[in-house]
Amino acid sequence: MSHHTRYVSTLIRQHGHRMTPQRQLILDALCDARGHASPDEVYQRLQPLSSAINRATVYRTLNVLCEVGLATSAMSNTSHLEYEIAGGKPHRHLVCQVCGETEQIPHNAVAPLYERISEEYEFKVAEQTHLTLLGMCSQCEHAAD
Amino acid sequence: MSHHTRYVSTLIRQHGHRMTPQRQLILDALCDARGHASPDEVYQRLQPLSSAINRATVYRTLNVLCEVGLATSAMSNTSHLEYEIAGGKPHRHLVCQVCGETEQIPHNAVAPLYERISEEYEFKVAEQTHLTLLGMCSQCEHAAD
DNA sequence: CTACATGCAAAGAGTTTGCATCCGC
DNA sequence: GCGGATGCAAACTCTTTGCATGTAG
Repeated sequence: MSHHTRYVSTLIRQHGHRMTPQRQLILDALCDARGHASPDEVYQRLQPLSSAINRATVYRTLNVLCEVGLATSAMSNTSHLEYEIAGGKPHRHLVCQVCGETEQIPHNAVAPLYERISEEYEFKVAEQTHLTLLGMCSQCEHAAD
Repeated sequence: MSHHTRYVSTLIRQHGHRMTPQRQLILDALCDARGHASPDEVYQRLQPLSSAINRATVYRTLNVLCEVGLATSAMSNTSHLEYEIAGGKPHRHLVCQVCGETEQIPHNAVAPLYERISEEYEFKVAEQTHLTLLGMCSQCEHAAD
């Protein structure tokens, strides 16, 4: 899967940056990773390529992608930054503390909570807030018995 | 503010560890920091002491405090680990992206969400999961108009 | 052809670890 | 006195930066 090159390069140039093959590859890698990955995961995915891309370029490019709005950053469960493709529906993560599996849940599962907080605490929760809940998935819970 | 030395040392020894002056000081520092701080904040708070404590000891002790249940770790909004004094009611944070103010909300505000996720996604959310929501507090929202 | 992007290496944060010494119990 | 805890330094991971070279526009 790959973003439309035309659209992407236009967007990047509108923000005073340039389109490069590396940036396209990094964007593609992020898409391939189900839309979210750590800088290192992106880097690893690019290694098999004949022209492996430098780590520094991965970091710099992920920042640029966030700056132009193609990606967003969020905190992973390992206390490091993760990057996500922007534009999709907002979603939340459930991370199993036992097996490490990540499950995604749609935004509307948490929307009622946000509304309630808005009403009761006069605090407007940002839509793009990344929410990661730690716990135990059903498989591991069954296995624990 | 300081935890009861007797209780703390008993708890620590029950887990096969020993009570030391450093551990008491680090625990006190965590309490003084309104109950939550990063490893570095704890370290900085200890610097003025005549016998400054080593960074490695701070890290090791914070781990021990979590292990015995006196503290818990959570992700801060800067993508680093923070530690909190445990024992209080579980609570969640609302962090205003504009002014940086942190507000705490009680656990029961989010409990319904956890239940719903348990039912719909067969995922048991860990009670001690730290939840930080970013957004805008009412004061900043009014100021923005 | 000019300025931004890249690769490389080195520097910086934050955190962990090996080991000799110290000290709680 | 034994075994865990500390201090110190070094190692390690993750991320950023300086600089020469490459390349998009």
